[in-house]
Amino acid sequence: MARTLITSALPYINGVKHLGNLIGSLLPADVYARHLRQQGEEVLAICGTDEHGTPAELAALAEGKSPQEYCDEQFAIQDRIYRDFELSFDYFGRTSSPVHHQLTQDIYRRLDENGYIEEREIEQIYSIDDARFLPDRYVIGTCPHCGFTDARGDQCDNCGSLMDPTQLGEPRSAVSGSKNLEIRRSKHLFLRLSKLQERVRAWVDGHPSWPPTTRGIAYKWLDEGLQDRSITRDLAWGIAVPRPGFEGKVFYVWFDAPIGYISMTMDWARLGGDPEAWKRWWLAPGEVEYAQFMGKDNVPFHTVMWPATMLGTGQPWVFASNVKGFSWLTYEGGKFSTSRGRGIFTDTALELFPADLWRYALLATVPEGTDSDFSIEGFAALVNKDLADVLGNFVNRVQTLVVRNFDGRVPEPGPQEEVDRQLLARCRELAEELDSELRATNFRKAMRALRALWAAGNEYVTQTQPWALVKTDRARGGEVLRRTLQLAWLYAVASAAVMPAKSREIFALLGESGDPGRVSLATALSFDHPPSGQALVPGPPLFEKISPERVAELTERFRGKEG
RNA sequence: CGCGGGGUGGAGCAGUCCGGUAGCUCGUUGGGCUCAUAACCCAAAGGUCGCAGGUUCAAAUCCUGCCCCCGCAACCA
Repeated sequence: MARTLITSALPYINGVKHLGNLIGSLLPADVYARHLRQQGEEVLAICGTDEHGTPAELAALAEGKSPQEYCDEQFAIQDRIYRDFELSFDYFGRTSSPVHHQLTQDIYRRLDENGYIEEREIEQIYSIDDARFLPDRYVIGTCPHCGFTDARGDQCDNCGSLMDPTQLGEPRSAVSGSKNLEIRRSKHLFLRLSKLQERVRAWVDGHPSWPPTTRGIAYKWLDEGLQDRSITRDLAWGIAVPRPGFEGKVFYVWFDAPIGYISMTMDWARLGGDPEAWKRWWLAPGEVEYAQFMGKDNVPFHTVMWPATMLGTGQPWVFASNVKGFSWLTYEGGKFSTSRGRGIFTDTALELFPADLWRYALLATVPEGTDSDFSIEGFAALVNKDLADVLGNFVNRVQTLVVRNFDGRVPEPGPQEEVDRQLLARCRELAEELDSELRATNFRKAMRALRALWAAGNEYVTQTQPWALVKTDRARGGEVLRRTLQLAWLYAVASAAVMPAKSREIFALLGESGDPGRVSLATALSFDHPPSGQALVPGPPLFEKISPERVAELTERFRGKEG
């Protein structure tokens, strides 16, 4: 059986991420990893923070800290949040790691040796007062098209026109507001993507099973023709360029960030006591299935630019077998916005509701194919209907029946009927659907199968009417209730990848001490757990409903400022 | 003509690649049940699939034009 490598796009170090970032790569990657591990497969899931670049450097400056200090703090915050969401990466690393710096420089050297690096001189805006070069978007001025006075150097936010920063009227630095700017020439390294594009195309051609969106984006870039791309920047915070004449320059974040997947695996291997273990994952083509998860903005880098980089090294790297790109999650019909306080961010989310509620609700509405909308009302509907009414209520009603009629112990087997066989067949069918949709990374469809599986239990209870049976035919009533407890057991196992904590609660309630996340679906489908005679540990309802008043309050609270 | 994505019953979405009686969840209405978190189960109503034209025996699905919405994706992560 092939082992599976899983990576999620690296969240940028700067700031707490919102729900869209969570569902746009981190959470699906986690659920995919959990599901495969649960079925007994060998999995390695890697993620971490992307820490270099201008935004991090400027944010540190604004807080009067060194970039390293700033990144350390931000990393601690993000790392903590993801742990609280129970994201199960085998390693959550950082691109500021020394290993990462070494590997990036090593890859650069190989590219240089193979003739894919070229020096070119380009013109850039330099801010004398800030003592730094300014990326286009950090130059602000008057738009030559519409007269908007706060237009960015790459594009006007008011009229949308694209431009060159030299076209701006009254240009000033977005960092300090200084108008003391000049154009300076600066030497940079370019990656010869034009020389690599046919090899990239051949690689893309070899993956017809990628999602249509992924392929579409890859071919768009290839069809337009890859242009050589600058991979260095005039910045202090980043990875030093090991080349004479490039002192004080660093590699562009997009050059180093994806390499982080590999360097983080190296860090994971070193910490695990087997420094060479990373090679089993990255230098073993043909032996590893590699699934990447990311937002659609990342797709060009993962299907074209990074593969080109890796092909250019000439080493036998493992390349992605599946590139899962997600669309955007909108918030109440618009954009999430930090500055306007619009939308729910991951730290706040955890203060409001348990992680599992977010995990399920987000997976059930994940933007696959097209953008999808998150609303508090929609969230509450999923929690109240699917979780509280269907799953929670099922567990609660069967628990009550067993406590009341069988002294809270799993009943002995009794006479079987056709309806039981139908139930088991239906459960097998839905569990297989859940498994195959998760393997295909179709999360919405997987959640639909999961919900149908939960609903099957209520249907069975309605059909068999155990509350009446226990009075007229105790043996048969016991058999029915035994089946319902097996269903609850199956639900804990089937839901474990999505709702690890709630699944453990179900297990605990059934008197099980183990972790449902360690039981495979195949085992649960054998329907021989929990054992007869085992005592239940009755608890409160699994899920509390969210009231209309709470929905209104939260909707108002996170609507954000107008404007 | 910047680029990409999208417009399907009240809401959110699937189906569009490989044309063949329009599906899912919620909501609504009616019925059943009363073990359970006013929960559960069953059934029904509700759409000329953005607009116009074309190809075809047949188009949500293919072609052409137009309108509207969202995003920004090679110096922003």
